[in-house]
Amino acid sequence: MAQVRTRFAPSPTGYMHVGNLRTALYAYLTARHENGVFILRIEDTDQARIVDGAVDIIYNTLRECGMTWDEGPDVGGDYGPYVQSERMGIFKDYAVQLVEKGKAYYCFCDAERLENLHKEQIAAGETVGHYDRHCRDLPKEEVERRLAAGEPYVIRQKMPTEGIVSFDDLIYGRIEVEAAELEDQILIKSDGMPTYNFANVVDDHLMGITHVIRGNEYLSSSPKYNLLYEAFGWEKPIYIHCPPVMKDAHSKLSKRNGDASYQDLIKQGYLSSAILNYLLLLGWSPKGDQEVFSREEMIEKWNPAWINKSPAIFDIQKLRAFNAGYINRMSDDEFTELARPWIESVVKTPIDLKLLCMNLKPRCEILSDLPERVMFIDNMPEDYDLAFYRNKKFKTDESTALTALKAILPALEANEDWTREGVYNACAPLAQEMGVKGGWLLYPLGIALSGQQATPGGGTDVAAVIGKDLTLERVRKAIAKLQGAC
RNA sequence: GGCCCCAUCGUUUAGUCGGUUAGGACACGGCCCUUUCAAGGCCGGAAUACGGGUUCGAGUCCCGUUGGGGUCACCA
Repeated sequence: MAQVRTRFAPSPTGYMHVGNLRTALYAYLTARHENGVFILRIEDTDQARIVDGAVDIIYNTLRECGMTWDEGPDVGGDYGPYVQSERMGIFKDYAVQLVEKGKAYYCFCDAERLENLHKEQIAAGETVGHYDRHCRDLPKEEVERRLAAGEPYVIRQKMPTEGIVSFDDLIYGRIEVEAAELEDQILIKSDGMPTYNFANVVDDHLMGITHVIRGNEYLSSSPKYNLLYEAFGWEKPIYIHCPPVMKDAHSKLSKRNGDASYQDLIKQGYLSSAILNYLLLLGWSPKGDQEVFSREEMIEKWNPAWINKSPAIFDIQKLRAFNAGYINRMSDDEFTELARPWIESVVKTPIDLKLLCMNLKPRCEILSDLPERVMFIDNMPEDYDLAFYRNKKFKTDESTALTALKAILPALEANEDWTREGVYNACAPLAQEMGVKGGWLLYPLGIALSGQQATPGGGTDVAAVIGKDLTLERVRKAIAKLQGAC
């Protein structure tokens, strides 16, 4: 069997949204699973829509996600160029070939005629409005005369007038459509440039693409693609149309609505590995219950035939859960390095960063959660609600908290071992001596040190993180504050 | 509107030759653990869009209805 070759062919029109990224992933996996070739082709034929820097975003996104391409604009390859705008010369020759084979024809209808035609069709109550094939059977001499005279023209594909046109899709099976439904679509525009549909077929053939993986918005135009392959006598690729990724039940995920792009997610502190893993499962499922996949496992288990037929709604909650899982499975050191910039953006106080991160890891779903969780280290809220000290389970309130903190303070003052265990061992035994539950004694400590009810780790963990001086200072302040109230 | 496609818990999915207590994950609720909050462990509620067929038997096959998506450019 011939070597599998797949391509990802984005238009450089802005950010990469997750639906695009998923298509790229599926194309990448299809190639890698078969030890094939993954190709990146930039489709920039619509110069008006090109956005500066968009190509770099495509490069960076794919690289960050580890989807390396074997052939592409920057790495070259034997089938280049890989930027469509640099391939413009070749398309017209192919279109002319089709004209000679009687599968396409020159059309001289101008915009005005087309517009009038459209109006007439509407007046006649037609809702489809196809081109009326006015130039389809022009005498050869007339065509040559008008060409020689320099009349503007387009080249149109000659569709069959009757019968059924079909094509096979790996996901959807055989799809059939009445030939009469098909318009004689334009292949070469009056400016000599190819339309997307035409360029795509020619490029895919010339680049030896064996599996065309793309969004199913192309499902309807695939019969036309097939006809083109047949007209040229080229071998057809395997079509794999993916259903769209939805924002909700009614609308597709789109950049225009400001929906999450890959870049946005990264900015919010999602990991590319988690994003990829989530996207893998959004519209595809393997045999078995496995949900977490390393890149190698994805490649090994991948089978494009298991892609779903129906649209899938992008669920940020589930992505969040994946992200939390990826974070939780990291080593403490790995997480510390990842979290460091987020923490240091709000914490200048010297602290035990490693201990803090160890406590933060199971509490962090996305990296942007971090700053607000550790803000109290530099900026302890002075006016926190004393009601925080009330806890039903431990039967604490402002007055018991005062008693607890007064008991803890001397123990902390005397303690020299300011490690996590050292601080805990200095405080915890007091509970037994006093005949109270550990929580009764230590719950207030966390609040005294942070001014908040939820902290990364227990009270003694926070103490160990922020150091002895700050701990003593805050406990004393809390005692004063409580004394003022009780 | 024509044509094409799709339809299982709130979401994402399993279910591939018709026979399942319709399974997993996220989310949700409860319990356990516990120096807060998490994490972790255990348990629970939650779905075959509707209506007809075929069949001893339908989530699975057929038809219809409804709902949704896509597409109908000298855009990609």
